[in-house]
Amino acid sequence: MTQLQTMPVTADSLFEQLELAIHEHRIAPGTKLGEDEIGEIYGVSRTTVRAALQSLSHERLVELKRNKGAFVAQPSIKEAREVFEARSLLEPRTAHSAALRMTDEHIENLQRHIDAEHDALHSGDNGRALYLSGKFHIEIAQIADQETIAAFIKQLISRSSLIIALYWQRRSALCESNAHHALMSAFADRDGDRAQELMKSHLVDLITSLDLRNIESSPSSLRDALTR
Amino acid sequence: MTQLQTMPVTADSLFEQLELAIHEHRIAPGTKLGEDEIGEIYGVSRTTVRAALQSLSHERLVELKRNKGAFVAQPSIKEAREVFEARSLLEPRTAHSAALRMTDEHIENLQRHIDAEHDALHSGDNGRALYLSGKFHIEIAQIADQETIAAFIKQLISRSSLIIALYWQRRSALCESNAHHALMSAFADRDGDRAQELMKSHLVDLITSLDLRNIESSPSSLRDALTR
DNA sequence: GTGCGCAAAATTGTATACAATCTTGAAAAC
DNA sequence: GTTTTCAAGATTGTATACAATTTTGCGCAC
Repeated sequence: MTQLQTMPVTADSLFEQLELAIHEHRIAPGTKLGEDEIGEIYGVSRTTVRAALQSLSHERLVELKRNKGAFVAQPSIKEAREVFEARSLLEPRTAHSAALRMTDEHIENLQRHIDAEHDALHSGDNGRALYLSGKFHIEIAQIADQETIAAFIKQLISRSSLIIALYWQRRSALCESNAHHALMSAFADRDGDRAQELMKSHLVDLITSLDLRNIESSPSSLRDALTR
Repeated sequence: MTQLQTMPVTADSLFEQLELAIHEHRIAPGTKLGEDEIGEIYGVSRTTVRAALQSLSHERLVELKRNKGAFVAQPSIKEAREVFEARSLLEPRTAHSAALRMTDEHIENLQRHIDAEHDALHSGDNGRALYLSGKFHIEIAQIADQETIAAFIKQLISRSSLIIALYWQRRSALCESNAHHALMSAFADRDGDRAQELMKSHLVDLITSLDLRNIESSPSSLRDALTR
């Protein structure tokens, strides 16, 4: 099994492919990412793989253990709380700014994203739907024209994807995009205050849909605690 | 000129050395960081240097231009505003949390930092004083026990150091640590609300001490615009 | 059969070698 | 004298080779 594509695979493109695979839950938290293994799959040398893995570790999607290798990150419960705490500091205020700067074109783009998310969900591609759902938040930050904050939010959403993979409790409705629709309404009205409040509620709903009790739950982390 | 130390220089330690040098203004924004040049100075191969430079670029302290090399970042005026916008979203609330969790030991540590900052300032080592001043903010975030937010603040403060190097107007008093002393008072009282307000004011003062008018100022960026 | 020890295999960390791209500067054309 | 061309030098991007560390598993003692 070698060489999956004809275009030359650069360190950056490899980073993006791995990032997307993790974000779409095609690779599970805790999975070891061996340098030789990935190098053979994509037909590149370990040098290139290492650069990509290092980038992923900076985004906190991968944990590098010295002389041990790279593993898809497994955020702890404390880290999960911290990620949503950070999001609740950044995203509501950013939604406010975005609402005030929103153009008709922005709204159309966001609406298309919601539609695509809806399609993915109904075609059973939950990973894809989750990815698109996250991208919705990132685009809001970009509309707010705050690239610095947008970069933070982008990282936090990627990490949220790992958190959802680990702690999401099935009983809660899967990412019903009601919240996103409501946000769209506030954006259409250019109502900054309402957008801010809706985003705040949305994040509370999200964290509520997780099981963050310290019950030594998550099967993989227990197994991991014994072998590391 | 080779080999400055006897301990083996690892990619991580090289990252820290370069980060500190940039933070203390020993390397100016815009400086080219050639891989061979750094490698010879520290007695390591380009492989190690590249890993360190990549880490620095993730922290936004260095800009990597493909096939051109690594340069100490030169934040634009827009980016400078964004950095302080992000700080004003994160730091006041974090100071609030920190005040409520503050132990006597924490307060003693912070006080020692302020003293060291004071000493550095009076011994004329402005770069060192600036570094310690930034570290004060980082430690507050760590006391708040929010590692995720602390990591963001750490990056924002490093970038603030570059911003200060580019846009600080000499006429404003140099980082008078009055604001830090006032914060210490609020911390000593465990007064979260006051700490939050003081931090907010402190950040406003900081940005006010900068010259962020779009006058095509900063000599180096003009020269750079023509040569890139 | 169980547990320990140690050597071989495997994996990562770093250095070196080669390829691709960019920069420089001098010669030639005008 | 100025501009253009293009080749040589310099620098980065990637691959390969070697060193250091960790993991594995077989053999041996008990």
